[in-house]
Amino acid sequence: MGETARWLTPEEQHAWRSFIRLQERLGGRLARLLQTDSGLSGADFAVLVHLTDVPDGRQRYQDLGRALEWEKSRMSHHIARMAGRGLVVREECAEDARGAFVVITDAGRAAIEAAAPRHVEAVRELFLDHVTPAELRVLAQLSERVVSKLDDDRP
Amino acid sequence: MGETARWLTPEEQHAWRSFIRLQERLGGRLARLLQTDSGLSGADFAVLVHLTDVPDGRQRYQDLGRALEWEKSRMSHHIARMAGRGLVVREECAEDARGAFVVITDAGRAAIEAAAPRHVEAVRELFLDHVTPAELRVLAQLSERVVSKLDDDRP
DNA sequence: GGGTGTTCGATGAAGTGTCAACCACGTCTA
DNA sequence: TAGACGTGGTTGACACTTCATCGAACACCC
Repeated sequence: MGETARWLTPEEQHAWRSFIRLQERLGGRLARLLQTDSGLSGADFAVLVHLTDVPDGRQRYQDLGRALEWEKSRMSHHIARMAGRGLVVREECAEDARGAFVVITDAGRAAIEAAAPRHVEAVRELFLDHVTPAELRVLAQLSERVVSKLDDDRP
Repeated sequence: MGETARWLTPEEQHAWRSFIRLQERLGGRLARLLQTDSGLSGADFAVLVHLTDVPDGRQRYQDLGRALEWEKSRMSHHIARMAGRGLVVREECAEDARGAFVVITDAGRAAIEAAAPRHVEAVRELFLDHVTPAELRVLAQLSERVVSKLDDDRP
């Protein structure tokens, strides 16, 4: 007996499903808002935010990839698309001829400056405004703990 | 003064980022596990689970789409791919000649029966085991509340 | 110096999701 | 009953992500 896996209790099942649902709905809604009223995807947004936080708006693919936790292939494809739209440019790297830099353009800065306030407002209206500070603390703690376990587990 | 949007407080910023990170990491990890050791995507899994919970493993596109909260286009594309792999079949509908049914096949049942225990175990090991029952309750409540606000807002 | 192995990034293919347009069938109404 | 409208599902184009593979450049070590 007992070779069957432990199934979820009703509470666990319910909590897990609610959580998944929250991710799908909230993520979808925020992505759609960002796209329709700023022309950026969540990924574009993340790249641009990061580049504005870095000296000269300029960083190696490698380092940007690490910061965003993106695979190098994803970096390459995505930056190529963003470069096609003029949000960033690719620059050769003198010190290491294999490498390259991603550099934010003026258009990229303009895009993120226009998008950020709206996005923050959306995060407030759709999420933060409906969560108490205590709940938010619980969420943050739990998130960090689970992520750090994931990191321990398999790098 | 004050035309600038309310920015996030450091606590809000931190909580929000941790939460996003959790979603990306946990979701990615679970998806990869499911894919590599059962050959199913999360979407495949959701479809098959739902079909096993329904009489004769058979449901209208429409109803399945509503249950999963998928757009009809997504249904059509995804079911076509799953049918190509033999997990489900499409069946014409006698009562309404426009409509169609999605029906799980034996291969589909076999796939989900093999995948489900592993997936549940993964959800436990990667998530539930690191969250207290109290935290889980908070998460569930908060998720439901936010989702219901999203529903109120714009259908 | 000349392997040997490693790192950086590019590339192509395949699966996924969204949007917009479309078609075929049903329903309602004048 | 004919025309208008609504509904169920399909299709094609495009954006995004992952995977596997590749070529070029670097680093180490004999």
